[in-house]
Amino acid sequence: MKVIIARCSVDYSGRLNAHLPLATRALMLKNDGSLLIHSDGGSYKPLNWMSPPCILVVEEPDPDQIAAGVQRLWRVSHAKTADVLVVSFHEVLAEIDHDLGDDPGLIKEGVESHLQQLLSEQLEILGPGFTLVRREFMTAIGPVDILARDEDGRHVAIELKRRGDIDGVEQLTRYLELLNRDSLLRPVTGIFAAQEIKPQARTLAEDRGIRCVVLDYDAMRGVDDAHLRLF
Amino acid sequence: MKVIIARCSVDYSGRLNAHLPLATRALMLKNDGSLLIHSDGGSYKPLNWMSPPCILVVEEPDPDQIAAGVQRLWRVSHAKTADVLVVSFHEVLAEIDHDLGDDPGLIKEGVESHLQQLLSEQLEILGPGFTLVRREFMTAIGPVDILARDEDGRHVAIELKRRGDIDGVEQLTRYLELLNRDSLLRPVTGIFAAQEIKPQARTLAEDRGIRCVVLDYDAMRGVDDAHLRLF
DNA sequence: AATTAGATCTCGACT
DNA sequence: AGTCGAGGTCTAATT
Repeated sequence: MKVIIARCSVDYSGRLNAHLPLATRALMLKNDGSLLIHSDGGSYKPLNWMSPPCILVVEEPDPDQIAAGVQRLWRVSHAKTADVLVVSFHEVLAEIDHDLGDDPGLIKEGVESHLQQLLSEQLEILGPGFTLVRREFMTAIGPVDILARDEDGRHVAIELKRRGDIDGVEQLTRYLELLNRDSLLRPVTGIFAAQEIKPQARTLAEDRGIRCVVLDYDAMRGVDDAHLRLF
Repeated sequence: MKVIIARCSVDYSGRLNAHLPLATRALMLKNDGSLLIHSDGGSYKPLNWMSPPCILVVEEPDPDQIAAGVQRLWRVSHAKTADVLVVSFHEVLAEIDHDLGDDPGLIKEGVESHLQQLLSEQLEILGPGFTLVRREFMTAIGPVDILARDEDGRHVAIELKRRGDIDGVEQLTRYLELLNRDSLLRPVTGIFAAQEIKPQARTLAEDRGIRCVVLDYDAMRGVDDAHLRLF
Protein backbone atom coordinates (compact mmCIF):
# COMPACT_ATOMS: atom_id res chain seq x y z
CA MET A 1 0.00 0.00 0.00
CA LYS A 2 1.13 3.47 -0.88
CA VAL A 3 -0.29 6.64 0.65
CA ILE A 4 0.49 9.98 -0.95
CA ILE A 5 -0.42 13.50 0.06
CA ALA A 6 -0.31 15.61 -3.06
CA ARG A 7 -1.62 18.65 -4.85
CA CYS A 8 -3.34 17.16 -7.83
CA SER A 9 -6.29 17.27 -10.16
CA VAL A 10 -8.27 14.19 -11.15
CA ASP A 11 -10.45 13.18 -14.08
CA TYR A 12 -12.71 10.16 -14.17
CA SER A 13 -14.49 8.79 -17.18
CA GLY A 14 -16.67 5.74 -17.06
CA ARG A 15 -20.20 5.28 -15.84
CA LEU A 16 -20.14 9.06 -15.53
CA ASN A 17 -17.62 11.80 -16.11
CA ALA A 18 -16.20 13.65 -13.13
CA HIS A 19 -13.51 16.22 -12.55
CA LEU A 20 -11.66 17.24 -9.40
CA PRO A 21 -9.97 20.64 -9.62
CA LEU A 22 -6.41 21.17 -8.36
CA ALA A 23 -6.19 20.81 -4.56
CA THR A 24 -4.32 18.95 -1.84
CA ARG A 25 -5.66 15.44 -1.29
CA ALA A 26 -4.79 12.06 0.17
CA LEU A 27 -4.33 9.20 -2.30
CA MET A 28 -4.38 5.58 -1.24
CA LEU A 29 -2.96 3.12 -3.75
CA LYS A 30 -3.66 -0.49 -2.82
CA ASN A 31 -1.72 -3.58 -3.79
CA ASP A 32 -4.30 -4.63 -6.35
CA GLY A 33 -3.79 -1.35 -8.23
CA SER A 34 -7.00 0.20 -6.96
CA LEU A 35 -6.87 3.86 -6.01
CA LEU A 36 -8.84 6.03 -3.58
CA ILE A 37 -8.75 9.83 -3.54
CA HIS A 38 -9.83 11.33 -0.23
CA SER A 39 -10.36 14.85 0.99
CA ASP A 40 -10.06 15.85 4.63
CA GLY A 41 -13.74 15.48 5.37
CA GLY A 42 -16.88 13.76 4.24
CA SER A 43 -17.30 10.22 5.36
CA TYR A 44 -15.78 6.99 4.19
CA LYS A 45 -16.61 7.45 0.52
CA PRO A 46 -13.70 8.86 -1.47
CA LEU A 47 -14.14 11.84 -3.76
CA ASN A 48 -13.03 9.62 -6.59
CA TRP A 49 -11.76 6.08 -6.94
CA MET A 50 -11.05 3.09 -9.18
CA SER A 51 -12.10 -0.36 -8.06
CA PRO A 52 -10.13 -3.53 -8.84
CA PRO A 53 -9.37 -5.18 -11.11
CA CYS A 54 -7.43 -2.29 -12.61
CA ILE A 55 -4.00 -1.32 -13.87
CA LEU A 56 -1.90 1.72 -13.03
CA VAL A 57 0.31 3.18 -15.78
CA VAL A 58 2.73 6.04 -15.12
CA GLU A 59 2.70 8.33 -18.15
CA GLU A 60 4.88 11.19 -19.31
CA PRO A 61 3.09 14.53 -19.12
CA ASP A 62 2.97 16.24 -22.49
CA PRO A 63 4.55 19.70 -22.96
CA ASP A 64 1.26 21.53 -22.35
CA GLN A 65 0.77 19.67 -19.08
CA ILE A 66 4.35 20.32 -17.97
CA ALA A 67 3.82 23.99 -18.71
CA ALA A 68 0.69 23.83 -16.54
CA GLY A 69 2.74 22.43 -13.67
CA VAL A 70 2.06 18.69 -13.97
CA GLN A 71 5.02 16.73 -12.57
CA ARG A 72 3.66 13.21 -12.73
CA LEU A 73 0.74 11.53 -14.47
CA TRP A 74 -1.08 8.37 -13.40
CA ARG A 75 -3.59 6.57 -15.58
CA VAL A 76 -5.60 3.90 -13.78
CA SER A 77 -7.68 1.78 -16.17
CA HIS A 78 -10.27 -0.77 -15.23
CA ALA A 79 -9.40 -4.22 -16.56
CA LYS A 80 -12.88 -5.10 -17.79
CA THR A 81 -14.74 -1.86 -18.49
CA ALA A 82 -13.71 1.38 -20.18
CA ASP A 83 -13.47 3.24 -16.86
CA VAL A 84 -10.39 5.42 -16.60
CA LEU A 85 -9.08 7.60 -13.79
CA VAL A 86 -6.30 10.10 -14.52
CA VAL A 87 -4.38 11.83 -11.72
CA SER A 88 -2.28 14.89 -12.57
CA PHE A 89 0.28 15.45 -9.80
CA HIS A 90 1.44 19.02 -9.32
CA GLU A 91 3.32 18.48 -6.08
CA VAL A 92 3.93 15.48 -3.83
CA LEU A 93 3.94 16.61 -0.20
CA ALA A 94 4.34 13.33 1.66
CA GLU A 95 4.50 9.64 0.90
CA ILE A 96 4.32 6.31 2.71
CA ASP A 97 5.01 2.93 1.12
CA HIS A 98 4.41 -0.11 3.26
CA ASP A 99 3.48 -3.75 2.82
CA LEU A 100 0.40 -4.64 4.87
CA GLY A 101 0.07 -8.32 4.04
CA ASP A 102 -3.25 -10.11 3.98
CA ASP A 103 -6.02 -9.04 6.27
CA PRO A 104 -7.61 -11.74 8.42
CA GLY A 105 -10.97 -10.11 7.77
CA LEU A 106 -13.89 -8.77 9.70
CA ILE A 107 -15.93 -10.66 12.24
CA LYS A 108 -19.52 -9.40 12.20
CA GLU A 109 -22.39 -10.05 14.47
CA GLY A 110 -25.34 -9.12 12.31
CA VAL A 111 -28.65 -7.58 13.14
CA GLU A 112 -30.99 -8.36 10.25
CA SER A 113 -30.94 -12.13 10.26
CA HIS A 114 -30.85 -11.91 14.01
CA LEU A 115 -34.04 -9.87 13.98
CA GLN A 116 -35.72 -12.54 11.88
CA GLN A 117 -34.59 -15.23 14.29
CA LEU A 118 -35.84 -13.25 17.29
CA LEU A 119 -39.23 -12.54 15.75
CA SER A 120 -39.77 -16.14 14.69
CA GLU A 121 -39.16 -17.12 18.31
CA GLN A 122 -41.42 -14.39 19.65
CA LEU A 123 -44.38 -14.49 17.28
CA GLU A 124 -46.66 -13.60 20.19
CA ILE A 125 -45.51 -10.01 19.55
CA LEU A 126 -47.79 -10.07 16.49
CA GLY A 127 -50.78 -11.39 18.42
CA PRO A 128 -51.89 -14.28 20.63
CA GLY A 129 -51.89 -17.74 19.09
CA PHE A 130 -49.47 -17.01 16.25
CA THR A 131 -47.45 -20.06 15.21
CA LEU A 132 -44.46 -20.40 12.88
CA VAL A 133 -44.79 -22.24 9.58
CA ARG A 134 -41.36 -21.47 8.13
CA ARG A 135 -38.65 -18.81 7.96
CA GLU A 136 -37.49 -17.96 4.41
CA PHE A 137 -40.58 -19.61 2.93
CA MET A 138 -39.69 -20.06 -0.72
CA THR A 139 -41.90 -18.80 -3.55
CA ALA A 140 -41.33 -18.45 -7.28
CA ILE A 141 -40.35 -14.80 -6.87
CA GLY A 142 -38.19 -15.18 -3.77
CA PRO A 143 -38.38 -16.11 -0.12
CA VAL A 144 -40.99 -14.69 2.25
CA ASP A 145 -39.16 -13.70 5.46
CA ILE A 146 -41.58 -15.50 7.75
CA LEU A 147 -44.74 -17.52 7.05
CA ALA A 148 -46.95 -18.02 10.10
CA ARG A 149 -50.51 -18.84 11.09
CA ASP A 150 -52.72 -16.63 13.21
CA GLU A 151 -54.90 -17.82 16.07
CA ASP A 152 -57.57 -18.95 13.59
CA GLY A 153 -55.04 -21.01 11.64
CA ARG A 154 -54.99 -18.64 8.66
CA HIS A 155 -51.68 -18.03 6.94
CA VAL A 156 -49.84 -14.75 7.48
CA ALA A 157 -46.86 -13.61 5.39
CA ILE A 158 -44.47 -11.38 7.31
CA GLU A 159 -42.00 -9.03 5.65
CA LEU A 160 -39.21 -7.84 7.92
CA LYS A 161 -37.16 -4.69 7.50
CA ARG A 162 -34.92 -2.60 9.67
CA ARG A 163 -36.37 0.51 8.07
CA GLY A 164 -39.72 0.01 6.43
CA ASP A 165 -40.26 2.07 3.32
CA ILE A 166 -42.48 1.79 0.29
CA ASP A 167 -40.34 -0.80 -1.49
CA GLY A 168 -40.86 -3.27 1.32
CA VAL A 169 -44.63 -2.88 1.03
CA GLU A 170 -44.46 -3.50 -2.72
CA GLN A 171 -42.36 -6.59 -2.09
CA LEU A 172 -44.84 -7.96 0.42
CA THR A 173 -47.73 -7.13 -1.91
CA ARG A 174 -46.16 -9.21 -4.69
CA TYR A 175 -45.68 -12.13 -2.31
CA LEU A 176 -49.27 -11.90 -1.08
CA GLU A 177 -50.63 -11.82 -4.60
CA LEU A 178 -48.69 -14.97 -5.44
CA LEU A 179 -49.42 -16.82 -2.20
CA ASN A 180 -53.14 -16.13 -2.53
CA ARG A 181 -53.18 -17.97 -5.85
CA ASP A 182 -52.24 -21.14 -3.95
CA SER A 183 -55.43 -22.91 -2.84
CA LEU A 184 -53.51 -24.72 -0.10
CA LEU A 185 -52.44 -21.46 1.51
CA ARG A 186 -55.34 -19.10 0.75
CA PRO A 187 -56.33 -16.81 2.37
CA VAL A 188 -52.98 -15.22 3.22
CA THR A 189 -52.83 -11.88 5.00
CA GLY A 190 -49.75 -9.70 5.38
CA ILE A 191 -47.82 -8.07 8.20
CA PHE A 192 -45.16 -5.45 7.57
CA ALA A 193 -42.75 -5.48 10.52
CA ALA A 194 -39.82 -3.11 10.97
CA GLN A 195 -37.89 -1.22 13.61
CA GLU A 196 -39.11 1.95 11.95
CA ILE A 197 -41.94 2.45 9.44
CA LYS A 198 -42.05 5.50 7.18
CA PRO A 199 -45.42 7.30 7.02
CA GLN A 200 -45.78 6.79 3.25
CA ALA A 201 -45.08 3.08 3.65
CA ARG A 202 -47.61 2.80 6.47
CA THR A 203 -50.28 4.55 4.42
CA LEU A 204 -49.70 2.32 1.40
CA ALA A 205 -49.63 -0.84 3.50
CA GLU A 206 -52.83 -0.04 5.37
CA ASP A 207 -54.49 0.93 2.08
CA ARG A 208 -53.81 -2.62 0.98
CA GLY A 209 -55.00 -4.23 4.18
CA ILE A 210 -51.48 -4.99 5.37
CA ARG A 211 -50.94 -4.62 9.11
CA CYS A 212 -47.90 -2.63 10.25
CA VAL A 213 -45.95 -3.59 13.35
CA VAL A 214 -43.05 -1.60 14.80
CA LEU A 215 -40.49 -3.84 16.47
CA ASP A 216 -38.35 -2.97 19.49
CA TYR A 217 -35.05 -4.73 18.79
CA ASP A 218 -33.57 -4.11 22.23
CA ALA A 219 -36.67 -5.45 23.98
CA MET A 220 -36.72 -8.51 21.72
CA ARG A 221 -33.05 -9.16 22.39
CA GLY A 222 -33.72 -8.72 26.09
CA VAL A 223 -36.45 -11.35 25.99
CA ASP A 224 -34.10 -13.61 24.07
CA ASP A 225 -31.34 -13.17 26.66
CA ALA A 226 -33.80 -13.88 29.48
CA HIS A 227 -34.91 -16.98 27.63
CA LEU A 228 -31.31 -18.16 27.26
CA ARG A 229 -30.59 -17.58 30.91
CA LEU A 230 -33.26 -20.14 31.80
CA PHE A 231 -31.14 -22.91 30.29
CA MET B 1 -5.38 14.64 8.08
CA LYS B 2 -3.31 11.94 9.69
CA VAL B 3 -2.44 8.63 8.03
CA ILE B 4 -1.00 5.83 10.12
CA ILE B 5 0.24 2.38 9.17
CA ALA B 6 -0.03 0.22 12.27
CA ARG B 7 -0.45 -3.24 13.62
CA CYS B 8 -3.71 -2.98 15.48
CA SER B 9 -6.96 -4.63 16.42
CA VAL B 10 -10.31 -2.86 16.19
CA ASP B 11 -13.68 -3.23 17.85
CA TYR B 12 -16.88 -1.57 16.72
CA SER B 13 -20.11 -1.44 18.60
CA GLY B 14 -23.19 0.28 17.27
CA ARG B 15 -25.91 -0.90 14.94
CA LEU B 16 -23.91 -4.10 14.86
CA ASN B 17 -20.87 -5.43 16.64
CA ALA B 18 -17.70 -6.12 14.69
CA HIS B 19 -14.17 -7.14 15.53
CA LEU B 20 -10.95 -6.89 13.51
CA PRO B 21 -8.19 -9.20 14.72
CA LEU B 22 -4.60 -7.98 15.09
CA ALA B 23 -3.04 -7.16 11.69
CA THR B 24 -1.27 -4.37 9.82
CA ARG B 25 -3.66 -1.78 8.46
CA ALA B 26 -3.86 1.78 7.16
CA LEU B 27 -5.74 4.27 9.32
CA MET B 28 -6.94 7.61 7.99
CA LEU B 29 -7.91 10.17 10.61
CA LYS B 30 -9.67 13.17 9.11
CA ASN B 31 -9.87 16.69 10.46
CA ASP B 32 -13.44 16.26 11.65
CA GLY B 33 -12.37 13.36 13.90
CA SER B 34 -13.73 10.68 11.59
CA LEU B 35 -11.63 7.56 11.15
CA LEU B 36 -11.27 5.01 8.34
CA ILE B 37 -9.53 1.66 8.69
CA HIS B 38 -8.39 0.16 5.39
CA SER B 39 -6.78 -3.09 4.42
CA ASP B 40 -4.66 -3.51 1.31
CA GLY B 41 -7.50 -4.67 -0.86
CA GLY B 42 -11.22 -4.60 -1.26
CA SER B 43 -12.74 -1.51 -2.80
CA TYR B 44 -13.34 1.91 -1.39
CA LYS B 45 -15.30 0.79 1.62
CA PRO B 46 -13.11 0.59 4.72
CA LEU B 47 -13.06 -2.52 6.90
CA ASN B 48 -14.30 -0.33 9.68
CA TRP B 49 -14.93 3.35 10.22
CA MET B 50 -16.56 6.10 12.26
CA SER B 51 -18.49 8.84 10.50
CA PRO B 52 -18.62 12.42 11.72
CA PRO B 53 -19.67 13.99 13.96
CA CYS B 54 -17.49 12.05 16.36
CA ILE B 55 -14.85 12.54 19.01
CA LEU B 56 -11.46 10.83 19.39
CA VAL B 57 -10.18 10.19 22.91
CA VAL B 58 -6.70 8.77 23.57
CA GLU B 59 -6.97 6.39 26.52
CA GLU B 60 -4.43 4.69 28.74
CA PRO B 61 -4.30 0.94 28.11
CA ASP B 62 -5.01 -1.00 31.29
CA PRO B 63 -2.39 -3.45 32.68
CA ASP B 64 -3.95 -6.44 30.93
CA GLN B 65 -3.86 -4.65 27.60
CA ILE B 66 -0.25 -3.54 28.13
CA ALA B 67 0.66 -7.13 28.91
CA ALA B 68 -1.03 -8.13 25.64
CA GLY B 69 1.15 -5.65 23.75
CA VAL B 70 -1.16 -2.65 23.40
CA GLN B 71 0.88 0.54 23.18
CA ARG B 72 -1.83 3.06 22.44
CA LEU B 73 -5.62 3.09 22.66
CA TRP B 74 -8.03 5.23 20.65
CA ARG B 75 -11.71 5.50 21.44
CA VAL B 76 -13.77 7.19 18.74
CA SER B 77 -17.35 7.92 19.85
CA HIS B 78 -20.15 9.18 17.68
CA ALA B 79 -21.50 12.49 18.94
CA LYS B 80 -25.19 11.64 18.54
CA THR B 81 -25.54 7.86 18.69
CA ALA B 82 -24.01 5.21 20.96
CA ASP B 83 -21.63 4.00 18.22
CA VAL B 84 -18.09 3.43 19.47
CA LEU B 85 -14.93 2.37 17.67
CA VAL B 86 -11.90 1.28 19.69
CA VAL B 87 -8.46 0.90 18.08
CA SER B 88 -5.78 -1.00 20.01
CA PHE B 89 -2.35 -0.09 18.60
CA HIS B 90 0.35 -2.71 18.97
CA GLU B 91 2.93 -1.05 16.73
CA VAL B 92 3.01 2.12 14.66
CA LEU B 93 5.00 1.51 11.49
CA ALA B 94 4.64 4.82 9.65
CA GLU B 95 2.83 8.08 10.05
CA ILE B 96 1.95 11.16 7.99
CA ASP B 97 0.39 14.33 9.38
CA HIS B 98 -0.58 16.99 6.89
CA ASP B 99 -3.10 19.78 6.53
CA LEU B 100 -5.11 19.44 3.32
CA GLY B 101 -7.34 22.46 3.55
CA ASP B 102 -10.84 22.61 2.08
CA ASP B 103 -11.64 20.66 -1.05
CA PRO B 104 -13.23 22.55 -3.94
CA GLY B 105 -15.47 19.54 -4.56
CA LEU B 106 -16.38 17.21 -7.35
CA ILE B 107 -17.90 18.13 -10.69
CA LYS B 108 -20.14 15.34 -12.03
CA GLU B 109 -21.83 14.75 -15.33
CA GLY B 110 -23.84 11.82 -16.59
CA VAL B 111 -26.08 10.87 -13.72
CA GLU B 112 -29.82 10.44 -14.01
CA SER B 113 -30.51 14.16 -14.12
CA HIS B 114 -28.22 14.52 -17.12
CA LEU B 115 -29.86 11.56 -18.83
CA GLN B 116 -33.22 13.22 -18.21
CA GLN B 117 -32.02 16.42 -19.84
CA LEU B 118 -30.70 14.57 -22.87
CA LEU B 119 -33.86 12.51 -23.33
CA SER B 120 -36.15 15.52 -22.98
CA GLU B 121 -34.18 17.13 -25.82
CA GLN B 122 -34.28 13.96 -27.93
CA LEU B 123 -37.82 12.71 -27.46
CA GLU B 124 -37.82 11.43 -31.06
CA ILE B 125 -35.90 8.45 -29.63
CA LEU B 126 -39.25 7.30 -28.20
CA GLY B 127 -41.08 7.69 -31.49
CA PRO B 128 -41.92 10.24 -34.17
CA GLY B 129 -43.97 13.25 -33.15
CA PHE B 130 -43.24 13.08 -29.41
CA THR B 131 -43.33 16.48 -27.73
CA LEU B 132 -42.30 17.57 -24.26
CA VAL B 133 -44.91 18.72 -21.76
CA ARG B 134 -42.69 19.04 -18.67
CA ARG B 135 -39.69 17.52 -16.91
CA GLU B 136 -40.27 16.70 -13.22
CA PHE B 137 -44.05 16.91 -13.68
CA MET B 138 -45.39 17.20 -10.14
CA THR B 139 -48.05 14.86 -8.76
CA ALA B 140 -49.37 14.26 -5.26
CA ILE B 141 -47.01 11.32 -4.79
CA GLY B 142 -43.90 12.87 -6.33
CA PRO B 143 -42.54 14.10 -9.64
CA VAL B 144 -42.85 12.13 -12.88
CA ASP B 145 -39.44 12.30 -14.61
CA ILE B 146 -40.84 13.40 -17.98
CA LEU B 147 -44.39 14.04 -19.16
CA ALA B 148 -44.76 14.11 -22.94
CA ARG B 149 -47.36 13.71 -25.70
CA ASP B 150 -47.18 11.15 -28.47
CA GLU B 151 -47.88 11.85 -32.14
CA ASP B 152 -51.63 11.62 -31.48
CA GLY B 153 -51.39 14.17 -28.67
CA ARG B 154 -51.99 11.62 -25.92
CA HIS B 155 -50.05 12.02 -22.69
CA VAL B 156 -47.14 9.72 -21.94
CA ALA B 157 -45.45 9.46 -18.53
CA ILE B 158 -41.78 8.50 -18.77
CA GLU B 159 -39.86 6.99 -15.89
CA LEU B 160 -36.11 7.20 -16.31
CA LYS B 161 -33.50 5.02 -14.64
CA ARG B 162 -29.86 4.23 -15.18
CA ARG B 163 -30.60 0.62 -14.32
CA GLY B 164 -34.23 -0.38 -14.67
CA ASP B 165 -35.43 -2.88 -12.13
CA ILE B 166 -38.76 -3.80 -10.65
CA ASP B 167 -38.96 -0.85 -8.27
CA GLY B 168 -38.92 1.59 -11.15
CA VAL B 169 -41.86 -0.20 -12.78
CA GLU B 170 -43.82 -0.07 -9.53
CA GLN B 171 -43.07 3.63 -9.24
CA LEU B 172 -44.27 4.34 -12.78
CA THR B 173 -47.36 2.21 -12.19
CA ARG B 174 -48.31 4.34 -9.18
CA TYR B 175 -47.87 7.52 -11.22
CA LEU B 176 -49.95 6.18 -14.08
CA GLU B 177 -52.76 5.16 -11.77
CA LEU B 178 -52.83 8.67 -10.31
CA LEU B 179 -52.45 10.53 -13.61
CA ASN B 180 -55.27 8.53 -15.17
CA ARG B 181 -57.66 9.80 -12.51
CA ASP B 182 -57.16 13.31 -13.92
CA SER B 183 -59.71 13.95 -16.66
CA LEU B 184 -57.51 16.65 -18.18
CA LEU B 185 -54.64 14.21 -18.72
CA ARG B 186 -56.43 10.91 -19.35
CA PRO B 187 -55.55 8.64 -21.08
CA VAL B 188 -51.91 8.48 -19.93
CA THR B 189 -49.65 5.66 -21.12
CA GLY B 190 -46.24 4.80 -19.69
CA ILE B 191 -42.70 4.36 -20.98
CA PHE B 192 -39.97 2.83 -18.86
CA ALA B 193 -36.62 4.09 -20.17
CA ALA B 194 -33.21 3.02 -18.88
CA GLN B 195 -29.67 2.28 -20.01
CA GLU B 196 -30.26 -1.29 -18.91
CA ILE B 197 -33.55 -3.06 -18.17
CA LYS B 198 -33.62 -6.20 -16.04
CA PRO B 199 -35.65 -9.08 -17.52
CA GLN B 200 -38.00 -9.24 -14.51
CA ALA B 201 -38.65 -5.52 -14.78
CA ARG B 202 -39.33 -5.81 -18.51
CA THR B 203 -41.77 -8.66 -17.97
CA LEU B 204 -43.64 -6.78 -15.26
CA ALA B 205 -43.74 -3.57 -17.29
CA GLU B 206 -45.01 -5.21 -20.47
CA ASP B 207 -47.56 -7.13 -18.42
CA ARG B 208 -48.94 -3.76 -17.40
CA GLY B 209 -48.87 -2.29 -20.88
CA ILE B 210 -45.82 -0.17 -20.18
CA ARG B 211 -43.40 0.15 -23.07
CA CYS B 212 -39.71 -0.44 -22.35
CA VAL B 213 -36.98 1.55 -24.08
CA VAL B 214 -33.26 0.92 -23.66
CA LEU B 215 -31.24 4.13 -23.97
CA ASP B 216 -27.76 4.46 -25.45
CA TYR B 217 -26.18 7.14 -23.30
CA ASP B 218 -23.09 7.56 -25.47
CA ALA B 219 -25.18 7.98 -28.59
CA MET B 220 -27.43 10.48 -26.86
CA ARG B 221 -24.44 12.44 -25.63
CA GLY B 222 -22.99 12.27 -29.13
CA VAL B 223 -26.15 13.76 -30.60
CA ASP B 224 -26.04 16.40 -27.91
CA ASP B 225 -22.43 17.27 -28.72
CA ALA B 226 -23.23 17.40 -32.43
CA HIS B 227 -26.14 19.68 -31.64
CA LEU B 228 -23.87 21.97 -29.63
CA ARG B 229 -21.29 22.07 -32.38
CA LEU B 230 -23.89 23.56 -34.72
CA PHE B 231 -24.01 26.73 -32.60
C1' DA C 1 -34.77 18.74 10.75
C1' DA C 2 -37.03 15.05 8.26
C1' DT C 3 -38.05 12.64 4.07
C1' DT C 4 -37.09 10.72 -0.43
C1' DA C 5 -34.79 8.77 -4.27
C1' DG C 6 -30.19 8.04 -6.51
C1' DA C 7 -25.53 5.86 -6.26
C1' DT C 8 -19.22 5.12 -10.52
C1' DC C 9 -23.57 2.56 -4.87
C1' DT C 10 -20.81 -1.95 -2.35
C1' DC C 11 -21.36 -6.49 -0.60
C1' DG C 12 -22.91 -11.03 0.08
C1' DA C 13 -25.91 -14.96 -0.96
C1' DC C 14 -28.01 -17.75 -4.01
C1' DT C 15 -29.27 -19.61 -8.66
C1' DA D 1 -21.92 -15.26 -14.29
C1' DG D 2 -26.17 -12.89 -13.31
C1' DT D 3 -29.80 -11.54 -10.01
C1' DC D 4 -31.73 -10.11 -5.76
C1' DG D 5 -31.86 -8.04 -1.29
C1' DA D 6 -29.46 -5.53 2.44
C1' DG D 7 -26.37 -1.88 4.06
C1' DG D 8 -23.31 0.66 10.53
C1' DT D 9 -25.68 2.04 3.51
C1' DC D 10 -24.07 7.43 2.05
C1' DT D 11 -25.48 11.62 -0.19
C1' DA D 12 -27.84 15.37 -2.15
C1' DA D 13 -32.24 17.68 -2.96
C1' DT D 14 -36.52 19.00 -1.35
C1' DT D 15 -40.28 19.84 2.16
